[in-house]
Amino acid sequence: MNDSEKRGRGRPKSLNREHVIATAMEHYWVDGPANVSINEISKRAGVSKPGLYREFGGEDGLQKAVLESYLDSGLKPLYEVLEIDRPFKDAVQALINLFLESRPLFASPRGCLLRDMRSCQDQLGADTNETIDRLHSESIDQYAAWIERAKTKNEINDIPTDLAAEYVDLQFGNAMLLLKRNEPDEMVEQMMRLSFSVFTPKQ
Amino acid sequence: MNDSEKRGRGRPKSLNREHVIATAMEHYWVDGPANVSINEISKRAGVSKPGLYREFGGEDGLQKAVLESYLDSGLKPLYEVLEIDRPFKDAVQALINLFLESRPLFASPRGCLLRDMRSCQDQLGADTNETIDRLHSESIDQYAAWIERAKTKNEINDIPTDLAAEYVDLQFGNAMLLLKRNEPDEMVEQMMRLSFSVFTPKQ
DNA sequence: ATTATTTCGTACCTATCGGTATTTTATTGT
DNA sequence: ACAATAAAATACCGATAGGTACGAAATAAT
Repeated sequence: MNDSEKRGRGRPKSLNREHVIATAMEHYWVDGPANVSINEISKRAGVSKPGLYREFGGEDGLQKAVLESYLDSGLKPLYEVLEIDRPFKDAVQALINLFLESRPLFASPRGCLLRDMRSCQDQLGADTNETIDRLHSESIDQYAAWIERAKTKNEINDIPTDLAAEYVDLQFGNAMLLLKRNEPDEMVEQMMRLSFSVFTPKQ
Repeated sequence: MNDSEKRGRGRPKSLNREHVIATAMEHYWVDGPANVSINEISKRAGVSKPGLYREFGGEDGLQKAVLESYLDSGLKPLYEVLEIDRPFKDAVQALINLFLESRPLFASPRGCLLRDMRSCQDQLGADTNETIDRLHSESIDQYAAWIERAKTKNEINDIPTDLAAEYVDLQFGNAMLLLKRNEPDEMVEQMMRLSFSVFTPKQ
């Protein structure tokens, strides 16, 4: 299976780290981080529990690893959409598209794993908490940069950037919630449009 | 203690139903419904576990009873604010006041119990789920009535009432989340103002 | 006084949680 | 061939979850 890396002396490792992370992410994402046990994950991933502990140190380490991986697979695509320099309303449409296009990729509805982890943060370990805070702060920065850029181009109303960034964070969270609740595409789209209409100058 | 009701034959009941509900609500509200065990509640309320089961039937019954009580103590005051007939912007200010004034009433920060229960709905029992759905649907109706009234008075933009009601629900949820996160009053107020600015016509 | 009735709470049940001690197994270095 | 090493998995740990069996205790009716 996993015959990568330099091989030392002992028994070759069969545990596939990425496979375990993917399995754990799937379950954390769909069922909520607090509702999935180590036992469940080790069973679903086809790995023994001591194997998990050897690889990740414990539940905290696994959840941190999952979150780091989610940064690449779930958050980076969003950041890329935000970083493209284009009219604000085009960006909003691109965001709506991104959200809606993510839907058919998964069999079971899911929201934002970072948001889900954040909302049960006090049940998670120290390392995971640190990672949550870092990723959240990074995403706030991304939103702030996007807002700031649109403001300097005079495309949106003059709302304090800090406030606007937090608002964007909340509205993204809402939209992801609607996705998880299986609300129809049209409803999600209309809700996002309504949310972001606070930025567009009154006609 | 509890010498109310008609007394029959057996040992008089000492368990105070309302006290147990209040204790359970406090803990569900502060720590999250899924993070509080029956053991914990029976300990904190000074009641034996079989006593709890005799009174409420089980965890599901207790959580349902707590939610019914929350309708009176937490939701009704909000509905009353919404039902008063006044200019939309005055209502928004009254809502902000209601939210902020609720803060110093509690030692530990808390959001909306209905929202918290709804966000972990799949971990709760059948009766509780039914109650959650009923209360949520009721609150949506309240928001819709408020929006509809403002629309007929030409105070707000022409946004589909269903969508607007869902939006209001989400924004209230956001505001409660900020309260729970201990964000400063000014931030909560600005966020609510920003959220509700989607309704106000061109400035 | 005795009996019927109701509530009381201790002590227990099974399942599952996160986590680990320990032995086996598979490989490399000598 | 054999020692050294590293990862494998079984089988366990104490704690806690939701839930209950059951006898003691307290009252009202007889």
